[in-house]
Amino acid sequence: MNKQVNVRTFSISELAKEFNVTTRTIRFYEQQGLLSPKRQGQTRIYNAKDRVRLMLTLRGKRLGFSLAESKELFDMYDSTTQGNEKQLLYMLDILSKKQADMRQQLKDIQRLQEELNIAESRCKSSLEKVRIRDKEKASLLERKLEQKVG
Amino acid sequence: MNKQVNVRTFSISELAKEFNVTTRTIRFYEQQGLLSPKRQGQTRIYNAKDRVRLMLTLRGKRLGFSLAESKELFDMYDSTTQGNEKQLLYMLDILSKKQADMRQQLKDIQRLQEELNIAESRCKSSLEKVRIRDKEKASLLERKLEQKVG
DNA sequence: ATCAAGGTTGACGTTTACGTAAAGGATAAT
DNA sequence: ATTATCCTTTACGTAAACGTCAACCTTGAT
Repeated sequence: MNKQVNVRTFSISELAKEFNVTTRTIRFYEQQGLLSPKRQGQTRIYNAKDRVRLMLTLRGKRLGFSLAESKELFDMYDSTTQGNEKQLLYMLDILSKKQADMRQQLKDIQRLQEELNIAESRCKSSLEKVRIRDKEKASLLERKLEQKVG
Repeated sequence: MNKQVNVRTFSISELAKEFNVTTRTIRFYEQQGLLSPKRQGQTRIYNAKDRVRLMLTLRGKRLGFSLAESKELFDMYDSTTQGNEKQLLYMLDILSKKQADMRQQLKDIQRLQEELNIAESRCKSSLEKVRIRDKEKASLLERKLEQKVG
């Protein structure tokens, strides 16, 4: 009953291409303890779990997490199955703080979205004015030209 | 009819305290062109508009904007009233890109929130198990003790 | 008068997150 | 056999965003 399912693996450049980062970045994340791919000789072999980690790391980055923070969360999550009470309470504390961060960020985003919309409207209306002005200028020139020719 | 309303001003340390940043940070933002407070002698005097700028800069930071990006947005927004067509179109382009960013970030946050909730549940259930185990251990010891004493 | 509290300008230091060679091993195609 | 394509490690470089002195005004309180 040797379970040999889900053994899809990835090379470093495959992952780099998929997530639009450089291989340097991926190696750097490993050096920082965020990834730990198997090796085949000395080449790195990434499995699905590694891939998810990379994905989460990158998403964390987009949300303003430092690599150290992401690592901490990963490590804690991994140890939740065997952690002691103190560890678990600490993790819960961290989690609630992160959730508060995310709520704040949600607000920030929503406000920014509104403001971007306002800026967009304002910008479009400015654009209209500019175009109307240019049109008028053009027709003025046209009339002048007609006068001279006619 | 000299309009002298809304002249509430702030010192650098007032703003620093309010937004929980250092004065160094605020001076740095000025150096980067994000703020331009008036001076009274050589001391900086910030008005409401300066304060809003600082607020926006910090919110931008929370959302992953670089200072340069924020500055660009500020500058463009200020120039929308007199900008030429090309400028305005460029601004609209930037704005739509930022909006796309924000939509992505909204997704990221929502997914992370779900995952944080899952992690929290898992963590709490682990905590329960630990506590139950400890309780059982304690009662076991108690029984042993009773045997010896009795 | 002096002293503490706040303000100023340099200017160098630090952390984070990679970029950018340099130098080389393994394999597959021509 | 050599060229091309990946992969590797080592190591120095860098941009952003401040931190951290140092050295110096200024001003109101004791």
